[in-house]
Amino acid sequence: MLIATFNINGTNARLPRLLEWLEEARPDIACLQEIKTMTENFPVETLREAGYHCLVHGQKGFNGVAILSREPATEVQRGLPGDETDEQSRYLEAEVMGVRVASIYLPNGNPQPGPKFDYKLAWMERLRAHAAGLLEAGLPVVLAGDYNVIPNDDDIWDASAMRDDALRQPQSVAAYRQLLWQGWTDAVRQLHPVGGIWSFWDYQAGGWQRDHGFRIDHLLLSPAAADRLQDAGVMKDVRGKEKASDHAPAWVRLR
DNA sequence: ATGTCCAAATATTTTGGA
Repeated sequence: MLIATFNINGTNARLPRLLEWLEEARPDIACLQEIKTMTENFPVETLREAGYHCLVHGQKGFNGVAILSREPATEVQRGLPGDETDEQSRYLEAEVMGVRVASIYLPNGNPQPGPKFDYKLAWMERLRAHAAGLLEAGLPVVLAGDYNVIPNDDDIWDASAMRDDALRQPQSVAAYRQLLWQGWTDAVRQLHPVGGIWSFWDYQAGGWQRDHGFRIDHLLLSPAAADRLQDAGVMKDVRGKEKASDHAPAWVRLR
């Protein structure tokens, strides 16, 4: 089964590209981020005609995540637990085809230092707490999304380029590693350990044209899911289309 | 050259976020 994660950067602006990608790639499960629309405005009917069920956790204007699936999905968790005051729509978890899947839009955290960076680190701590619980049952779990963390120096075109950015701060990287050390497998890294694979190219400064990208979209597999890992990668071509998102889909194939 | 794109309000331009 093919599971993908794709930060689409706006549903309204990206719908033709999204439909085209679903038709071409035919993922069994697609975790979307930055849908930037309210739940009730998400194009559920259009996607149903394209062959997908939708679970949606939207928000007006910003953020927002969704899980599309070819088979019906059962929602398990809406919003990341651990802070009742958190209004931002960044987490959705479901049971689909015998696999537990989460769509994650981790806070960007810029500018740093500052309250947005503090929110990012607190959110990562909450994710770590929730993820620990998910490992206990021993089920196949895939935590897929835009983590807004560049894990290694070879996950970016120039190791020094984002040195002062929240995506590359030691605290951000440490929090990501702490999550991995619970027992998660970074699927793309596992199959491409030498790096050099990007999932994001900035619209600015000719990022795509110069291949100035980095890897921030990750699929973390529980041991039961990692045992089934067949292949993983990034669909780079998607980034080169007209009216493309600034992210390309990352994916895993499980046996 | 702090360079582009998206969504919403301030609404045919500006703003906040990324």
